Amino acid sequence: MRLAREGGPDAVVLRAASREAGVSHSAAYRHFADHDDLLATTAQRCLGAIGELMEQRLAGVTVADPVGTARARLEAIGRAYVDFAVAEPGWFRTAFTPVSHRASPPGSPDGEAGRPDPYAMLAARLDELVQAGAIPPQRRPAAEHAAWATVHGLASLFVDGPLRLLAPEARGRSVARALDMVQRGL
Amino acid sequence: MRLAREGGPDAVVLRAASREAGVSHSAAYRHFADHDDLLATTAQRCLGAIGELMEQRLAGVTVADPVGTARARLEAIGRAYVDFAVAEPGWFRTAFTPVSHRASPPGSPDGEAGRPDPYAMLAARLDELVQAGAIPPQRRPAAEHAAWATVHGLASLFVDGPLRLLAPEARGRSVARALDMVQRGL
DNA sequence: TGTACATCAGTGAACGCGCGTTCACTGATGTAC
DNA sequence: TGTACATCAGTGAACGCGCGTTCACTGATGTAC
Repeated sequence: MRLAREGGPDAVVLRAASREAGVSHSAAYRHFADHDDLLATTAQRCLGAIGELMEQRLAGVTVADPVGTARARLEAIGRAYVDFAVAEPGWFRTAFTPVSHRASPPGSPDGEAGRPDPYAMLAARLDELVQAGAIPPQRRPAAEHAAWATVHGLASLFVDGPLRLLAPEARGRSVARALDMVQRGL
Repeated sequence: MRLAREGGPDAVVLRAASREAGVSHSAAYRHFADHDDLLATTAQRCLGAIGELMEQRLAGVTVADPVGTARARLEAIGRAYVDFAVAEPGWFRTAFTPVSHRASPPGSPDGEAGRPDPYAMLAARLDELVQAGAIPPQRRPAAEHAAWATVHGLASLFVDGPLRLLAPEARGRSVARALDMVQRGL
C-alpha cells in the first residue's frame, strides 16, 4: 500500500515490497503467488479504501425529506470518490489497474469480502432516488454507468489528465457542476 | 505508435522503438532527447488521433435545425471519443499518460501544431449549443469539464475499469444513456 | 571543377540498474504419539 | 513427559531479462571556397 500510494501501480513490485517489509525478496513468495497476485491484492485494497471514504461521508449526511436525502447522499459519495482520487492519486490509479488475477496466494482464503464496494454503493443510491421518486423507474437502467462515468472521469482528469493542474477552488466548482448535471440529467 | 497501440504507455520505450525501426538502440538519441521525450511525443500524437476521429465523425453529421444540429454534433464527438478508446485502448491510455516533457528533441521544431485538440473541439460544441439556445448562457461555465468527464470516464471504465468486459450492445446502451444524461443535465 | 570540411544518422560495446523467479537451505514453532 | 516429525516464514546466492544512457567511432551526404 505504501508503494502504491507513492508510485502508483508501477511501483507495486515484489522486491520493493519485501524491502519495505525489511525482509529478503524471496520471502515475498510466502505471501503472494507472483507479482500479479501482489498487484491484484493491492488493487483490491485500494478499491476498498475508496469505498471506506464513501461510507464515512455517507454517514455524515443529515437526513431531510426523502428526495433531499437521496440527492445529498448521491452527492456525498460522488464527492468522496473524487476527493479520494485527488488526495491519494497513487491509490486511485492502483485501484483501476487491470490485472489477470488467475493465481491466488498460497494460504489466504481470499478474505476481501466485507469491504465496501463503490459500485454497489452507487447502485444503492440510485435505487433510493427511484424509491424517493426523484428518478422515474423507466430511466433507472444503465443510470449507474452514466453517473459513475462522470465521477470517475472527473477523478481521472484530475489525477492523470489535463485537469491535473487545476486549482482546488476551480476543481471544486467543476465537481459541483458535474454532480448537478448528473442529478438533473438522470 | 505501434508500441503504444499494442502495449500502452509502458511499452513505449527507446530500445523497443529502435528495434521496431530496425536500427541500433543508440540511434534513437538522434531523434529524442530521452525516454521522456519519446513518451511525451507519442502521447501528443495519440491525443491528436482522438481529435482526428472526432473531426471525421463531425463531418458526417447531417444538418437539421440549429438545436438539433448542435445536439447531434456534441453526441458525435462524444461517441467518437468513446469509440476510439474501445477500438484503440493502447493509444487511448498513452494519450493520457502524464509526462514531464521538459526536454525537447534535438532538432525538431515541436511541430505538433495544427492537430485537432479534443478539448477545444468540445468547447466549440458547447458554445454552439449556447448559441442555438439549447443551453442557457449562465450554465455554460465549467460545462466542458462535466461533459468531458462523463465521456472520458465512460472510456476509462471500458478500457481499464470494471466495465471492460461489457458486451458491445450493453456498451452502446450505456453510451447512449450517458450522452442523454449530459444533454439533459447541461 | 575540385577539394577540404562540416553535418548528422547510425553503430556497437559497455556500464549499471531493478526487476521476477528459482533453489537448496535454516531455524523457530507447533503437533502427534 | 519426552521425542520425532511437519510446517512454514525467511535467507542468500544465482540466473536471465530489458531497460536508459554514454562514448568513441563510421560513412554517407551536403557545402564553402
